[in-house]
Amino acid sequence: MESRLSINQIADIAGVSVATISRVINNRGGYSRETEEKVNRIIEEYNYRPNANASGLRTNRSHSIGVMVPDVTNEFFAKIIRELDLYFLKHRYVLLICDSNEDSELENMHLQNLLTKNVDGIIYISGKNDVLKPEQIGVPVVYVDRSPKNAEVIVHSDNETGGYLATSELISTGCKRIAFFGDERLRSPVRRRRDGYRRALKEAGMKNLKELELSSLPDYESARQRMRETLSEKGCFFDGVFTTNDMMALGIIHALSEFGYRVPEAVKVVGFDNVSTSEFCSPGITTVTQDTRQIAVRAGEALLKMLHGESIEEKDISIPVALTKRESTSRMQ
Amino acid sequence: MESRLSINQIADIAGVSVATISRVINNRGGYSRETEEKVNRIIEEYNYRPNANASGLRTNRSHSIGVMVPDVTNEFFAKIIRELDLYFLKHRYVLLICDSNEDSELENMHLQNLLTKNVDGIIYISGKNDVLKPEQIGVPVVYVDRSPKNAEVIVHSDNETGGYLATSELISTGCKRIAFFGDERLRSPVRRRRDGYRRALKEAGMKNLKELELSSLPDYESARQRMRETLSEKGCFFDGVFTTNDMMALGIIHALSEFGYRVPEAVKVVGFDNVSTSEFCSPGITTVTQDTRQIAVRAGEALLKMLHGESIEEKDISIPVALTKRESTSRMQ
DNA sequence: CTGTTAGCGCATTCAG
DNA sequence: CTGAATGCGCTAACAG
Repeated sequence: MESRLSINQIADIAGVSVATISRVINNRGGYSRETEEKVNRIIEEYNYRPNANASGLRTNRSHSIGVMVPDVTNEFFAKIIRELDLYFLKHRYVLLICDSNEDSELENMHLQNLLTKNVDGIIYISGKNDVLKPEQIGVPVVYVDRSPKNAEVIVHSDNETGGYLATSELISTGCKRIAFFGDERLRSPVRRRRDGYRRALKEAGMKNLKELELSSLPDYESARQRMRETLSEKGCFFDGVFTTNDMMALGIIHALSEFGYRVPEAVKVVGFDNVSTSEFCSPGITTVTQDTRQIAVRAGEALLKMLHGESIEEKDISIPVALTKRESTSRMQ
Repeated sequence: MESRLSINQIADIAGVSVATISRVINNRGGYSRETEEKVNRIIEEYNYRPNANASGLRTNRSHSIGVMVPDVTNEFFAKIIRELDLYFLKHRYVLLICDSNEDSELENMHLQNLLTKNVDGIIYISGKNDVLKPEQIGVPVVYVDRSPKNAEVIVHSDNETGGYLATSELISTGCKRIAFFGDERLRSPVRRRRDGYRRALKEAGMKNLKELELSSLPDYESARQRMRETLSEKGCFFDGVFTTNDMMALGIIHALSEFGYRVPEAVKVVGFDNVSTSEFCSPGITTVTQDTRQIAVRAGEALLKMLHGESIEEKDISIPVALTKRESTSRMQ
């Protein structure tokens, strides 16, 4: 591998100074058309690529963005990553992706690692409820999905409306006793979804009952197990369930099925996220679809603005959601 | 945000020279126990983090690894990313993840971007069949899953055995005419799976027939559509199908179902990858499970060796696979 | 419009 | 065992 050429060598070859090369590279202006063309030709010909470490050292910017996610194998987060990747590629930024595994210690290690690498900014989906203060992090941060304390700028789905739509769907398909089954860690998105659930019940003249609000960890197995316990202790005292994610919804459906309650005949179920499994399982699960592209793009835009020192007018950005209907809430004829 | 301290300031505070600080940071040795402790205490106290750009400029290493994947939202690749992330975090490397979207042009842009950022090495799951030569890339590369021409070091599942196991399962559950339904782009893993399929048939004394080998793009919808066409043109001339991924398997099952052929009663189906949908759809899909952790760890180890200038003895690393049985190949009683 | 030059923070000789 | 000095490649004054 031939070692890379430096700006000095390119300057020599082109017969101009390094300053001129630098200007052309960075589109700073202040050179003739002629010079520009010559320089660009040489750059092309010798496949010159500026040394990012050197320019980073000089400018104190790395043109890289840290992205912290709780779980890359979760399709919802993966979709956000893909959109972020696309968005930032256009702007010639590179993404440092960190999977915190919902583990606070790993998350801290990753964060330190990112800061050491001089990322210019961070897109942060935190597993923690309280996160470092902005001045402790030292670079602009845009939070996504979950809003911890200390968060300055946050982009999230309109979770309240999501909960409302989901619950309304259950009401309009005839459910009379609707349970809420949420992630027991009660992060901000889940709390908002519950708010929407409560509002829908209230507006329909139905009571908000404590015993109708259940919870478990947010995975398939935990939800299934929790629902099994509930059913064997108290039986099926509800005819509709709004769950805060699709995999939990699936666990619940399977537990119901074990106990002989069919979905949607005996109980109707709505999930959240619209992961592909919810489309392909049986029955297909009615769910609230989050707009991952918008979430990513708005977060990217906000971060870029902050990097450029522009002020953010809208610090709490809410992205619309939509209900996706499937068999799990089909009306019976 | 307080601006970060430089090595100079730390040296002043500690009352030693920058050289000593540098030695301690990098565990170079050549200092007294006493000095070491003092320096480390100061570093801790002032939360000093060395500037990665500066040390990168000096050493020409960035302590970052590029990772190119065709699709982060594909659970198989996402799992590999998560394991890579965990592996490299331990070694204090940071991952630059790039999603090529199976798009050759995007892939090139990303690659250039990575090289500009001075990554020390690359883990490369390419969407292309022929990739740049090692000397054109200029940093060590470990290929994963797909082996393009020019690949030096490659880590992949034992796809041939995978195809063999899948086909043998179909044979042992009573199938007499077994179709192969593969990704039409025929990348190396798919070719090997087909080899395994052919070997299993041969060993069982069954004929390898051209008309039993079908193909489509490797997504749910394409496979479903292709299977619809096949069924309406020629009917169901097989009683078993080995497909090269789970989402295709699902598309095929749904197409069969549309035409009144039940799985597993009329036709048995085996997929590949063991994505979670294959577990939760109905019927559950028998599939070949790839060991994403081993794939990632072995790739990481190989890359680290190359970065340290050690030679790689094993340049073609094959990771064992396992058959995961589900309803789609249940025997009928 | 273009060139000269200082210095970003660090690792690494070379002296001692 | 420790320090002084050099230069990695680049950007941004500044000078012309």
